[in-house]
Amino acid sequence: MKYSNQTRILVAVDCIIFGFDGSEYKLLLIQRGFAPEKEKWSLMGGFVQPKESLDMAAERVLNQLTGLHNVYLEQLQAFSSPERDPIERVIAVAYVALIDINKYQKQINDDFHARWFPMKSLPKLIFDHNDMVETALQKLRYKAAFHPILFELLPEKFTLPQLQTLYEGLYDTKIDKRNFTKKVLSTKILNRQDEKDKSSSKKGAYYYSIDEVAYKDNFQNFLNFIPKNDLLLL
Amino acid sequence: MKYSNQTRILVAVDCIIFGFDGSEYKLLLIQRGFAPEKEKWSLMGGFVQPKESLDMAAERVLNQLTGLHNVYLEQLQAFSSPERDPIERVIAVAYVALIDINKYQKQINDDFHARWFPMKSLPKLIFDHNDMVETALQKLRYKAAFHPILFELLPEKFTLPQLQTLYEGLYDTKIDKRNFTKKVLSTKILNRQDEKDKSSSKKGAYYYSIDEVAYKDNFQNFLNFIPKNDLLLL
DNA sequence: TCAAAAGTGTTATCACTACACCCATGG
DNA sequence: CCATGGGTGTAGTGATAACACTTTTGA
Repeated sequence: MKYSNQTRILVAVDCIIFGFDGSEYKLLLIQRGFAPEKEKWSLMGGFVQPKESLDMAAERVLNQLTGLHNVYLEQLQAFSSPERDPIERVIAVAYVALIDINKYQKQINDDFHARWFPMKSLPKLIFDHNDMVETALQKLRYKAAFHPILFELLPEKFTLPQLQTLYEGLYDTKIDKRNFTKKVLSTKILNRQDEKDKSSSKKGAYYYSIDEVAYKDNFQNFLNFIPKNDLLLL
Repeated sequence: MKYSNQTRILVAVDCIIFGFDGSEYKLLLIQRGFAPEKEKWSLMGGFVQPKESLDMAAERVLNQLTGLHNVYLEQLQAFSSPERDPIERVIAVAYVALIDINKYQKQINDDFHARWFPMKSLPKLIFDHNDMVETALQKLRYKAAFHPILFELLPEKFTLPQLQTLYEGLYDTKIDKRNFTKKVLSTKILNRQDEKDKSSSKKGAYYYSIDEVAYKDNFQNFLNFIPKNDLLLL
Protein backbone atom coordinates (compact mmCIF):
# COMPACT_ATOMS: atom_id res chain seq x y z
CA MET A 1 0.00 0.00 0.00
CA LYS A 2 1.12 3.50 -0.86
CA TYR A 3 -0.05 7.05 -0.42
CA SER A 4 -1.83 7.95 -3.62
CA ASN A 5 -1.73 11.09 -5.72
CA GLN A 6 1.40 12.44 -4.17
CA THR A 7 4.60 13.45 -5.90
CA ARG A 8 7.78 11.71 -4.87
CA ILE A 9 10.95 13.78 -4.91
CA LEU A 10 14.66 13.07 -5.21
CA VAL A 11 16.44 13.57 -1.92
CA ALA A 12 20.18 14.06 -1.65
CA VAL A 13 22.68 14.72 1.08
CA ASP A 14 25.53 17.20 0.65
CA CYS A 15 28.52 17.27 2.97
CA ILE A 16 30.24 20.43 4.09
CA ILE A 17 33.61 19.11 5.19
CA PHE A 18 35.72 21.43 7.29
CA GLY A 19 39.39 21.03 8.07
CA PHE A 20 42.07 23.14 9.73
CA ASP A 21 45.66 23.06 8.58
CA GLY A 22 47.22 24.75 11.59
CA SER A 23 46.70 28.26 10.37
CA GLU A 24 43.46 28.43 8.41
CA TYR A 25 40.12 26.76 7.86
CA LYS A 26 39.66 24.72 4.71
CA LEU A 27 36.80 23.12 2.89
CA LEU A 28 37.01 19.84 0.98
CA LEU A 29 35.45 20.15 -2.47
CA ILE A 30 35.18 17.87 -5.44
CA GLN A 31 35.07 18.41 -9.13
CA ARG A 32 31.72 17.16 -10.20
CA GLY A 33 32.04 14.23 -12.57
CA PHE A 34 28.65 14.31 -14.26
CA ALA A 35 26.20 16.73 -15.82
CA PRO A 36 24.90 19.22 -15.09
CA GLU A 37 27.76 21.48 -14.09
CA LYS A 38 30.32 18.80 -14.91
CA GLU A 39 33.84 19.81 -13.83
CA LYS A 40 32.54 22.58 -11.62
CA TRP A 41 33.49 22.61 -7.96
CA SER A 42 30.90 21.20 -5.67
CA LEU A 43 30.23 19.78 -2.25
CA MET A 44 30.41 16.01 -2.08
CA GLY A 45 26.89 14.64 -2.20
CA GLY A 46 24.75 11.72 -3.15
CA PHE A 47 21.17 10.57 -3.45
CA VAL A 48 19.48 8.93 -0.51
CA GLN A 49 18.97 5.24 -1.15
CA PRO A 50 15.68 3.44 -0.45
CA LYS A 51 16.79 1.74 2.74
CA GLU A 52 19.05 4.29 4.31
CA SER A 53 18.36 7.22 6.59
CA LEU A 54 19.81 10.63 5.87
CA ASP A 55 22.48 10.09 8.51
CA MET A 56 23.49 6.85 6.90
CA ALA A 57 23.57 8.45 3.47
CA ALA A 58 25.78 11.27 4.73
CA GLU A 59 28.16 8.80 6.36
CA ARG A 60 28.34 6.78 3.19
CA VAL A 61 29.06 9.82 1.06
CA LEU A 62 31.69 11.07 3.48
CA ASN A 63 33.35 7.70 3.62
CA GLN A 64 33.42 7.40 -0.16
CA LEU A 65 35.34 10.62 -0.39
CA THR A 66 37.66 10.42 2.59
CA GLY A 67 37.83 6.78 3.55
CA LEU A 68 37.11 7.89 7.10
CA HIS A 69 34.63 6.45 9.58
CA ASN A 70 33.42 7.82 12.89
CA VAL A 71 33.98 11.43 12.10
CA TYR A 72 31.98 14.28 13.56
CA LEU A 73 28.94 14.59 11.31
CA GLU A 74 25.80 16.55 12.01
CA GLN A 75 22.69 17.45 10.09
CA LEU A 76 22.63 21.11 9.19
CA GLN A 77 19.35 21.74 7.40
CA ALA A 78 17.34 20.94 4.32
CA PHE A 79 17.58 23.12 1.22
CA SER A 80 14.49 22.82 -0.85
CA SER A 81 13.95 25.53 -3.40
CA PRO A 82 12.14 23.79 -6.26
CA GLU A 83 14.58 25.27 -8.76
CA ARG A 84 17.82 24.62 -6.96
CA ASP A 85 18.81 21.87 -9.39
CA PRO A 86 18.07 22.67 -13.04
CA ILE A 87 17.76 19.04 -14.12
CA GLU A 88 15.07 17.95 -11.75
CA ARG A 89 13.77 18.91 -8.38
CA VAL A 90 16.06 17.65 -5.62
CA ILE A 91 15.69 18.35 -1.93
CA ALA A 92 19.14 18.41 -0.38
CA VAL A 93 19.86 17.87 3.27
CA ALA A 94 23.18 19.41 4.18
CA TYR A 95 25.51 17.80 6.69
CA VAL A 96 28.53 19.34 8.39
CA ALA A 97 31.62 17.22 8.97
CA LEU A 98 34.68 18.19 10.99
CA ILE A 99 37.76 16.17 10.23
CA ASP A 100 41.41 16.17 11.15
CA ILE A 101 42.89 17.35 7.90
CA ASN A 102 45.91 15.12 8.32
CA LYS A 103 43.81 12.00 8.31
CA TYR A 104 42.57 12.69 4.83
CA GLN A 105 44.79 10.91 2.37
CA LYS A 106 44.57 12.21 -1.14
CA GLN A 107 45.04 8.80 -2.70
CA ILE A 108 42.06 7.28 -0.93
CA ASN A 109 39.71 8.29 -3.63
CA ASP A 110 40.96 10.33 -6.47
CA ASP A 111 37.94 9.66 -8.66
CA PHE A 112 36.40 12.85 -7.38
CA HIS A 113 39.39 15.13 -7.87
CA ALA A 114 38.95 16.42 -4.36
CA ARG A 115 40.85 19.43 -3.12
CA TRP A 116 41.06 21.48 0.05
CA PHE A 117 40.23 25.14 -0.48
CA PRO A 118 40.96 27.86 2.06
CA MET A 119 37.67 29.22 3.38
CA LYS A 120 38.84 32.72 2.47
CA SER A 121 39.12 31.89 -1.21
CA LEU A 122 36.40 29.47 -2.12
CA PRO A 123 35.48 29.06 -5.76
CA LYS A 124 31.95 29.56 -6.97
CA LEU A 125 30.12 26.32 -6.31
CA ILE A 126 27.26 24.71 -8.17
CA PHE A 127 23.61 25.25 -7.30
CA ASP A 128 23.11 26.66 -3.81
CA HIS A 129 26.25 25.08 -2.36
CA ASN A 130 27.82 28.41 -1.46
CA ASP A 131 24.75 29.19 0.65
CA MET A 132 25.09 25.84 2.36
CA VAL A 133 28.69 26.57 3.22
CA GLU A 134 27.85 30.01 4.56
CA THR A 135 25.06 28.57 6.71
CA ALA A 136 27.36 25.83 7.94
CA LEU A 137 30.04 28.31 8.91
CA GLN A 138 27.57 30.39 10.86
CA LYS A 139 26.34 27.35 12.69
CA LEU A 140 29.88 26.23 13.43
CA ARG A 141 30.68 29.64 14.92
CA TYR A 142 27.58 29.48 17.02
CA LYS A 143 27.93 25.95 18.23
CA ALA A 144 31.66 26.06 18.87
CA ALA A 145 31.17 28.95 21.24
CA PHE A 146 29.36 26.72 23.69
CA HIS A 147 30.41 23.19 22.85
CA PRO A 148 33.88 21.70 22.59
CA ILE A 149 33.55 20.58 18.98
CA LEU A 150 36.55 22.26 17.41
CA PHE A 151 38.77 19.56 18.88
CA GLU A 152 37.43 17.37 16.10
CA LEU A 153 39.57 19.36 13.71
CA LEU A 154 42.79 18.59 15.57
CA PRO A 155 44.85 15.43 15.93
CA GLU A 156 44.61 13.47 19.16
CA LYS A 157 47.50 15.40 20.63
CA PHE A 158 47.72 19.12 20.11
CA THR A 159 49.20 22.16 21.77
CA LEU A 160 47.51 25.14 23.38
CA PRO A 161 48.88 27.55 20.78
CA GLN A 162 47.35 25.35 18.07
CA LEU A 163 44.03 25.33 19.86
CA GLN A 164 44.11 29.07 20.28
CA THR A 165 44.82 29.59 16.59
CA LEU A 166 41.81 27.40 15.88
CA TYR A 167 39.49 29.61 17.90
CA GLU A 168 41.04 32.80 16.67
CA GLY A 169 40.62 31.64 13.09
CA LEU A 170 36.97 30.80 13.50
CA TYR A 171 36.03 34.11 15.05
CA ASP A 172 38.66 36.11 13.20
CA THR A 173 39.81 37.68 16.40
CA LYS A 174 42.77 37.77 18.75
CA ILE A 175 42.49 36.22 22.18
CA ASP A 176 44.83 36.98 25.05
CA LYS A 177 47.05 33.95 25.56
CA ARG A 178 46.87 34.01 29.35
CA ASN A 179 43.09 34.34 29.47
CA PHE A 180 42.66 31.67 26.85
CA THR A 181 44.84 29.19 28.72
CA LYS A 182 43.03 29.88 31.96
CA LYS A 183 39.61 29.41 30.43
CA VAL A 184 40.42 26.22 28.58
CA LEU A 185 42.28 24.57 31.42
CA SER A 186 39.54 25.50 33.90
CA THR A 187 37.23 23.09 32.07
CA LYS A 188 39.50 20.19 33.06
CA ILE A 189 38.84 18.82 29.61
CA LEU A 190 42.52 18.66 28.70
CA ASN A 191 45.27 16.41 29.97
CA ARG A 192 48.81 17.65 29.59
CA GLN A 193 51.27 15.12 28.19
CA ASP A 194 54.93 14.99 29.13
CA GLU A 195 55.90 15.30 25.51
CA LYS A 196 56.40 18.59 23.73
CA ASP A 197 55.89 19.72 20.17
CA LYS A 198 59.04 21.41 19.01
CA SER A 199 58.03 21.89 15.43
CA SER A 200 57.09 25.51 15.82
CA SER A 201 59.38 26.80 18.55
CA LYS A 202 62.66 26.04 20.21
CA LYS A 203 61.24 25.89 23.67
CA GLY A 204 58.48 23.55 22.54
CA ALA A 205 54.82 23.51 23.53
CA TYR A 206 53.27 20.80 25.66
CA TYR A 207 50.93 18.40 23.96
CA TYR A 208 47.48 18.02 25.42
CA SER A 209 44.85 15.36 24.84
CA ILE A 210 41.15 15.23 25.58
CA ASP A 211 40.04 13.78 28.89
CA GLU A 212 37.15 11.71 27.58
CA VAL A 213 35.19 11.69 30.82
CA ALA A 214 35.47 15.40 31.48
CA TYR A 215 34.75 16.01 27.82
CA LYS A 216 31.41 14.25 27.96
CA ASP A 217 30.52 15.92 31.23
CA ASN A 218 31.25 19.34 29.85
CA PHE A 219 29.92 18.92 26.37
CA GLN A 220 26.63 20.63 27.08
CA ASN A 221 28.19 23.31 29.15
CA PHE A 222 31.33 24.62 27.60
CA LEU A 223 32.83 28.04 27.59
CA ASN A 224 31.84 30.96 25.54
CA PHE A 225 34.70 32.01 23.33
CA ILE A 226 32.74 34.45 21.28
CA PRO A 227 34.08 37.92 21.85
CA LYS A 228 31.29 39.78 23.61
CA ASN A 229 31.12 42.53 21.08
CA ASP A 230 30.50 40.65 17.93
CA LEU A 231 28.42 37.63 18.72
CA LEU A 232 27.60 35.92 15.49
CA LEU A 233 24.72 33.77 16.36
CA LEU A 234 22.66 31.48 14.25
CA MET B 1 15.82 15.50 -18.56
CA LYS B 2 15.94 13.64 -15.28
CA TYR B 3 18.42 11.85 -13.08
CA SER B 4 18.14 8.20 -13.94
CA ASN B 5 18.09 5.13 -11.75
CA GLN B 6 17.35 6.99 -8.56
CA THR B 7 14.50 6.43 -6.16
CA ARG B 8 12.18 9.31 -5.47
CA ILE B 9 10.78 9.60 -2.00
CA LEU B 10 7.72 11.18 -0.41
CA VAL B 11 8.63 14.26 1.59
CA ALA B 12 6.37 15.75 4.23
CA VAL B 13 6.49 18.61 6.68
CA ASP B 14 5.22 18.25 10.24
CA CYS B 15 4.54 21.27 12.44
CA ILE B 16 5.26 21.37 16.13
CA ILE B 17 3.03 24.22 17.25
CA PHE B 18 3.72 25.63 20.68
CA GLY B 19 1.46 27.94 22.64
CA PHE B 20 1.41 29.34 26.16
CA ASP B 21 -1.83 29.93 28.02
CA GLY B 22 -0.48 32.14 30.77
CA SER B 23 0.54 29.34 33.02
CA GLU B 24 1.71 26.42 30.95
CA TYR B 25 3.08 25.39 27.57
CA LYS B 26 0.73 23.69 25.17
CA LEU B 27 1.03 21.83 21.92
CA LEU B 28 -1.56 21.94 19.14
CA LEU B 29 -2.37 18.46 17.90
CA ILE B 30 -4.86 17.05 15.44
CA GLN B 31 -6.76 13.85 15.21
CA ARG B 32 -5.54 12.23 12.06
CA GLY B 33 -8.32 11.84 9.53
CA PHE B 34 -6.90 9.10 7.35
CA ALA B 35 -5.19 5.76 7.54
CA PRO B 36 -2.81 4.66 8.87
CA GLU B 37 -3.35 5.53 12.51
CA LYS B 38 -6.68 7.18 11.76
CA GLU B 39 -8.12 8.98 14.80
CA LYS B 40 -4.81 8.92 16.59
CA TRP B 41 -3.29 12.19 17.80
CA SER B 42 -0.66 13.60 15.53
CA LEU B 43 1.25 16.69 14.57
CA MET B 44 -0.27 18.65 11.73
CA GLY B 45 1.57 17.77 8.56
CA GLY B 46 1.34 17.49 4.82
CA PHE B 47 3.21 16.35 1.76
CA VAL B 48 5.47 18.75 -0.05
CA GLN B 49 3.97 19.76 -3.39
CA PRO B 50 5.97 19.83 -6.63
CA LYS B 51 6.41 23.58 -6.78
CA GLU B 52 6.77 24.55 -3.17
CA SER B 53 9.78 24.70 -0.89
CA LEU B 54 9.70 23.13 2.54
CA ASP B 55 9.19 26.54 4.13
CA MET B 56 6.23 27.17 1.89
CA ALA B 57 4.79 23.76 2.65
CA ALA B 58 5.10 24.35 6.38
CA GLU B 59 3.43 27.73 6.10
CA ARG B 60 0.61 26.25 4.09
CA VAL B 61 0.06 23.45 6.57
CA LEU B 62 0.15 25.83 9.50
CA ASN B 63 -2.26 28.19 7.84
CA GLN B 64 -4.67 25.37 7.01
CA LEU B 65 -4.86 24.48 10.65
CA THR B 66 -4.78 27.85 12.36
CA GLY B 67 -5.80 30.36 9.72
CA LEU B 68 -2.73 32.37 10.76
CA HIS B 69 -0.11 33.97 8.56
CA ASN B 70 3.26 35.46 9.49
CA VAL B 71 3.83 33.38 12.53
CA TYR B 72 7.23 32.38 13.86
CA LEU B 73 8.13 29.25 11.95
CA GLU B 74 11.53 27.62 11.76
CA GLN B 75 12.93 24.42 10.32
CA LEU B 76 13.89 21.99 13.04
CA GLN B 77 15.37 18.98 11.30
CA ALA B 78 14.64 16.11 8.97
CA PHE B 79 13.50 12.76 10.32
CA SER B 80 14.34 10.02 7.91
CA SER B 81 14.27 6.54 9.33
CA PRO B 82 13.16 4.35 6.40
CA GLU B 83 10.55 2.68 8.59
CA ARG B 84 9.09 5.72 10.29
CA ASP B 85 5.86 5.47 8.31
CA PRO B 86 4.54 1.92 7.90
CA ILE B 87 2.67 2.63 4.67
CA GLU B 88 5.52 3.92 2.62
CA ARG B 89 8.80 5.60 3.15
CA VAL B 90 8.33 9.29 3.99
CA ILE B 91 11.06 11.73 4.92
CA ALA B 92 9.58 14.30 7.26
CA VAL B 93 11.02 17.73 7.86
CA ALA B 94 9.85 19.06 11.20
CA TYR B 95 9.07 22.73 11.71
CA VAL B 96 8.56 24.57 14.98
CA ALA B 97 5.92 27.27 15.22
CA LEU B 98 5.37 29.64 18.11
CA ILE B 99 1.96 31.24 18.21
CA ASP B 100 -0.04 33.46 20.49
CA ILE B 101 -2.54 30.94 21.75
CA ASN B 102 -5.29 33.54 21.82
CA LYS B 103 -5.06 34.13 18.12
CA TYR B 104 -5.98 30.57 17.37
CA GLN B 105 -9.71 30.37 16.85
CA LYS B 106 -11.13 26.93 17.21
CA GLN B 107 -13.74 27.45 14.55
CA ILE B 108 -11.23 28.33 11.84
CA ASN B 109 -10.79 24.79 10.85
CA ASP B 110 -12.52 22.10 12.73
CA ASP B 111 -11.98 19.46 10.09
CA PHE B 112 -8.87 18.37 11.89
CA HIS B 113 -10.34 18.13 15.37
CA ALA B 114 -7.44 20.11 16.69
CA ARG B 115 -6.83 20.44 20.40
CA TRP B 116 -4.29 22.08 22.67
CA PHE B 117 -2.58 19.62 24.99
CA PRO B 118 -0.50 20.66 27.99
CA MET B 119 3.13 19.72 27.35
CA LYS B 120 3.14 17.88 30.64
CA SER B 121 0.45 15.48 29.55
CA LEU B 122 0.86 14.77 25.89
CA PRO B 123 -0.81 11.72 24.42
CA LYS B 124 1.12 9.12 22.54
CA LEU B 125 1.52 10.38 19.01
CA ILE B 126 1.79 8.53 15.73
CA PHE B 127 5.08 7.48 14.17
CA ASP B 128 8.05 9.38 15.57
CA HIS B 129 6.09 12.52 16.38
CA ASN B 130 6.84 12.29 20.10
CA ASP B 131 10.54 12.36 19.26
CA MET B 132 10.00 15.40 17.09
CA VAL B 133 8.27 17.19 19.93
CA GLU B 134 11.01 16.32 22.38
CA THR B 135 13.67 17.54 19.97
CA ALA B 136 11.71 20.72 19.35
CA LEU B 137 11.38 21.40 23.05
CA GLN B 138 15.10 20.98 23.57
CA LYS B 139 15.85 23.34 20.76
CA LEU B 140 13.36 25.88 22.07
CA ARG B 141 15.01 25.79 25.48
CA TYR B 142 18.38 26.26 23.89
CA LYS B 143 17.46 28.97 21.49
CA ALA B 144 15.26 30.96 23.85
CA ALA B 145 18.16 31.28 26.25
CA PHE B 146 20.01 33.50 23.83
CA HIS B 147 17.38 34.90 21.51
CA PRO B 148 14.21 36.80 22.32
CA ILE B 149 11.86 34.37 20.63
CA LEU B 150 9.48 33.55 23.47
CA PHE B 151 7.76 36.88 22.88
CA GLU B 152 6.16 35.16 19.90
CA LEU B 153 4.03 33.23 22.35
CA LEU B 154 2.59 36.35 23.93
CA PRO B 155 0.12 38.94 22.67
CA GLU B 156 1.45 42.28 21.49
CA LYS B 157 1.06 43.75 24.94
CA PHE B 158 2.03 41.71 27.93
CA THR B 159 3.17 42.21 31.49
CA LEU B 160 6.48 41.38 33.12
CA PRO B 161 4.91 38.78 35.43
CA GLN B 162 3.51 37.04 32.33
CA LEU B 163 6.90 37.10 30.68
CA GLN B 164 8.56 35.73 33.76
CA THR B 165 6.08 32.88 33.99
CA LEU B 166 6.90 32.10 30.37
CA TYR B 167 10.61 31.73 31.10
CA GLU B 168 10.03 29.90 34.34
CA GLY B 169 7.75 27.46 32.57
CA LEU B 170 10.22 26.68 29.84
CA TYR B 171 13.11 26.00 32.19
CA ASP B 172 10.95 24.66 34.99
CA THR B 173 12.65 26.92 37.44
CA LYS B 174 11.99 29.94 39.65
CA ILE B 175 13.63 33.25 38.82
CA ASP B 176 13.97 36.11 41.26
CA LYS B 177 11.53 38.83 40.23
CA ARG B 178 13.95 41.70 40.77
CA ASN B 179 16.78 40.05 38.86
CA PHE B 180 14.47 39.06 36.06
CA THR B 181 13.12 42.58 35.65
CA LYS B 182 16.58 44.05 35.70
CA LYS B 183 17.87 41.67 33.05
CA VAL B 184 14.96 42.05 30.68
CA LEU B 185 14.72 45.80 30.94
CA SER B 186 18.48 46.20 30.48
CA THR B 187 18.09 44.92 26.92
CA LYS B 188 15.96 47.99 26.11
CA ILE B 189 13.82 45.66 24.08
CA LEU B 190 10.65 46.52 25.95
CA ASN B 191 8.60 49.70 25.99
CA ARG B 192 6.37 50.26 28.97
CA GLN B 193 2.84 51.36 28.15
CA ASP B 194 0.78 53.67 30.34
CA GLU B 195 -1.94 51.07 30.53
CA LYS B 196 -2.06 48.35 33.15
CA ASP B 197 -3.40 44.83 33.17
CA LYS B 198 -5.65 44.46 36.18
CA SER B 199 -6.89 41.00 35.38
CA SER B 200 -4.62 39.26 37.83
CA SER B 201 -4.10 41.77 40.59
CA LYS B 202 -5.67 44.80 42.12
CA LYS B 203 -2.66 46.99 41.72
CA GLY B 204 -2.32 46.01 38.08
CA ALA B 205 0.82 45.27 36.10
CA TYR B 206 2.13 47.56 33.40
CA TYR B 207 1.82 46.36 29.85
CA TYR B 208 4.97 46.26 27.78
CA SER B 209 5.41 45.98 24.05
CA ILE B 210 8.39 45.11 21.90
CA ASP B 211 10.58 47.92 20.64
CA GLU B 212 11.01 46.68 17.10
CA VAL B 213 14.30 48.44 16.47
CA ALA B 214 15.97 47.34 19.69
CA TYR B 215 14.51 43.89 19.16
CA LYS B 216 16.25 43.44 15.83
CA ASP B 217 19.48 44.88 17.16
CA ASN B 218 19.47 42.51 20.08
CA PHE B 219 18.14 39.43 18.41
CA GLN B 220 21.55 37.87 17.94
CA ASN B 221 22.73 38.86 21.33
CA PHE B 222 20.13 38.32 23.97
CA LEU B 223 20.42 37.33 27.55
CA ASN B 224 21.08 33.95 28.93
CA PHE B 225 18.17 32.85 31.07
CA ILE B 226 19.27 29.29 31.49
CA PRO B 227 20.00 28.64 35.14
CA LYS B 228 23.75 28.08 35.32
CA ASN B 229 23.46 24.70 36.94
CA ASP B 230 21.32 22.85 34.51
CA LEU B 231 22.08 24.07 31.06
CA LEU B 232 20.06 22.01 28.65
CA LEU B 233 21.77 22.56 25.40
CA LEU B 234 21.03 21.16 22.02
C1' DT C 1 74.00 34.99 22.83
C1' DC C 2 69.94 36.07 20.93
C1' DA C 3 65.59 35.56 18.52
C1' DA C 4 61.25 33.40 18.79
C1' DA C 5 57.60 31.23 20.82
C1' DA C 6 55.79 29.28 25.37
C1' DG C 7 54.38 29.84 29.80
C1' DT C 8 52.53 32.22 33.80
C1' DG C 9 49.68 35.96 37.89
C1' DT C 10 47.43 40.12 39.47
C1' DT C 11 44.21 43.75 39.45
C1' DA C 12 40.02 46.18 37.95
C1' DT C 13 35.69 45.89 36.13
C1' DC C 14 31.41 43.97 35.18
C1' DA C 15 27.65 40.70 35.53
C1' DC C 16 25.14 37.79 38.35
C1' DT C 17 23.03 36.32 42.75
C1' DA C 18 20.76 36.68 46.93
C1' DC C 19 17.76 38.97 49.52
C1' DA C 20 13.02 42.11 51.86
C1' DC C 21 10.16 45.79 52.00
C1' DC C 22 6.74 49.17 50.31
C1' DC C 23 2.94 50.21 46.94
C1' DA C 24 -1.60 50.25 44.89
C1' DT C 25 -6.06 48.75 44.81
C1' DG C 26 -10.61 46.11 44.77
C1' DG C 27 -13.23 43.73 47.65
C1' DC D 1 -8.65 47.95 56.05
C1' DC D 2 -6.45 44.26 54.47
C1' DA D 3 -5.07 40.62 51.31
C1' DT D 4 -2.96 40.10 46.97
C1' DG D 5 0.18 40.62 43.55
C1' DG D 6 3.39 44.41 41.55
C1' DG D 7 7.30 47.08 41.86
C1' DT D 8 11.99 48.37 43.33
C1' DG D 9 17.71 48.68 45.34
C1' DT D 10 21.94 47.09 47.42
C1' DA D 11 25.77 44.43 48.77
C1' DG D 12 28.66 40.33 48.03
C1' DT D 13 30.53 37.15 44.93
C1' DG D 14 32.35 35.18 40.86
C1' DA D 15 33.68 35.64 36.06
C1' DT D 16 35.86 38.20 32.58
C1' DA D 17 39.26 41.44 30.61
C1' DA D 18 43.41 43.94 30.53
C1' DC D 19 48.01 43.81 30.97
C1' DA D 20 54.16 42.29 30.71
C1' DC D 21 57.75 39.69 32.02
C1' DT D 22 60.47 35.32 32.40
C1' DT D 23 61.78 30.78 30.41
C1' DT D 24 63.63 27.68 27.07
C1' DT D 25 66.54 26.38 23.49
C1' DG D 26 68.16 25.79 18.58
C1' DA D 27 70.58 28.25 15.45
